[in-house]
Amino acid sequence: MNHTHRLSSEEIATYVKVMSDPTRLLIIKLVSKKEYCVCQFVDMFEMSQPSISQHLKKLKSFGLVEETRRGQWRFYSLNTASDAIGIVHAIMNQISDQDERYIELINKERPVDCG
Amino acid sequence: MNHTHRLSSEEIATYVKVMSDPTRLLIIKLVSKKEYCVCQFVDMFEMSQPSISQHLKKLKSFGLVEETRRGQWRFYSLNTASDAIGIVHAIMNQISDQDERYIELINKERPVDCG
DNA sequence: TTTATATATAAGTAAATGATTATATAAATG
DNA sequence: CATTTATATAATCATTTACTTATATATAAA
Repeated sequence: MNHTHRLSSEEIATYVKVMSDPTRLLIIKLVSKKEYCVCQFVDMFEMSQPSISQHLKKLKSFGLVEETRRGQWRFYSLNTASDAIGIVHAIMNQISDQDERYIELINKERPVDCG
Repeated sequence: MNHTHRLSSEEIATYVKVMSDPTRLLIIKLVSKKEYCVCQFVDMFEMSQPSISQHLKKLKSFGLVEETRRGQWRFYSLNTASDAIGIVHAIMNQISDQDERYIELINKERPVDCG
């Protein structure tokens, strides 16, 4: 049982749009491997904290990522139960683990205690 | 030889964005089966001719579709030689041939001589 | 309980998007 | 050549997007 219902083309367009931003696309690639907290994304993407938060909010509101709070941090991970998991994987499969930008991000990864 | 080079995540985001509009998404689905002229799209989507033309222009400018002129018509088809053909297929595979909206479009298809 | 840290939210803004209407172009037809 | 038909392009506009700065909230630490 792969899925309960296929998404409509309209729904697919919506999810594709959510993933059409380069930052969100790479956030999804990252969380598909492991969880990250907001401050780690801020470090890796070298973007403002509100900007990262807003991208995460969008991803979460469309059900693509999950949030778990631990201490003062909020960790984000891929929602593998999402209706959109099929498209997510279809698109993620297009991004190589050797992608230059992705490698750059990984190299900038710092421990959770961002201080 | 599947492809000469993998696309960067930035390029993938760009192509994903081009396909993130519901009209363009279905145009690609349609041309992946056979060629259509502009007036057929106008009929099927019940959209204005300039709007359709602009969507086609965008798809063509990103190399996703090809244009061939025959008589007074311009036919559009999938550019199977596109760098983006991998993502295109990955996303198209998510859209069922039984998709409601897609079937609707097919049912509204009229012969090329639109007059 | 004050202060620092992590994150979210609000408000504002410039740029991009997708439509519309009007007009231009180019081929076919009379 | 004048007219029709098919399509493209230009100009305009409302909406959405992704950022910024400023502020709020919530947890942890001192």
